[in-house]
Amino acid sequence: MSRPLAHPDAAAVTLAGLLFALCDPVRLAIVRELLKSPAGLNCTEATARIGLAMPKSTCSQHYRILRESGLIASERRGTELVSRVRSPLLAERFPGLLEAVLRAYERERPAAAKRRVSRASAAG
Amino acid sequence: MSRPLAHPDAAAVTLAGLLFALCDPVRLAIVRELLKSPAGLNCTEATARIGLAMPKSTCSQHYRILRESGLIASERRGTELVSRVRSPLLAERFPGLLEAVLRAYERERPAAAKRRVSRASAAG
DNA sequence: TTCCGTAGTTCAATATTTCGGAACCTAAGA
DNA sequence: TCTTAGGTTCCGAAATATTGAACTACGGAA
Repeated sequence: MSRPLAHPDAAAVTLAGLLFALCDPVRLAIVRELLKSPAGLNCTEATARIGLAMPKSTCSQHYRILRESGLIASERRGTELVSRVRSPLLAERFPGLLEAVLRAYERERPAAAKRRVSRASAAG
Repeated sequence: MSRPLAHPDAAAVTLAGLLFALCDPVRLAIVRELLKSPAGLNCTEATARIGLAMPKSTCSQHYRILRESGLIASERRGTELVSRVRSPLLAERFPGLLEAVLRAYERERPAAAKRRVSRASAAG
């Protein structure tokens, strides 16, 4: 937790960078999870929720890639790193792109967790 | 030109595979160029049109990745390999995804054709 | 038929990138 | 202070990408 966190502005966000960040299943799942918590999540919590254990160093790298691509913004709060999806910036730079990718994601993974009778006990 | 060309069917096409294939600027440009010629283009012609010279082996690898991701179909005609975008399959598997990526591509690269006076130097 | 040129593929070596364990840093409590 | 939690950085190992050279396959010319 030493170096200042660099976040690209809209002009610095590239399509290739976004697609690269999203082409990894772990990173895509993180983005999807972060979207469910607009207030932000720390790394440990987000990765726990997607049910994928990984070494801390690997996790840190994934978040760095997401951050440098412009997909997420991260903020230090105490010892935690709280991240959220930069929806406004993405909507400005490439309107509809993230939505299309997420629709494809849902289509590929037909809601594994939500497959209850209704949304009664979906909290996990 | 020996091994049979393998083309995934719709069920075998993955989102991660598509995003990975598209996150390379060269491959994205190839797809965009192929879309302009629905009848198909051979490798040499397509890469010539996008104005990117590269070694034959590199080009061959790019086409292999595009093919294995499901983005393109290739067919041998004589000594050539004619490829075209598998639009129907993509539309079936992930409707709207390719269109969204291409819209983002056009937005990032403001239409080389209409480059008149406005902004001569676009940063890379 | 044989030979040649074209178009692309495969191999193998090198270069780049990613993974992950260990050590480290910073903030918050006890 | 010491300890713990949450991340980061370093660096060697593993995986992947790049590409020159050798190769295959086809079509045309002689």
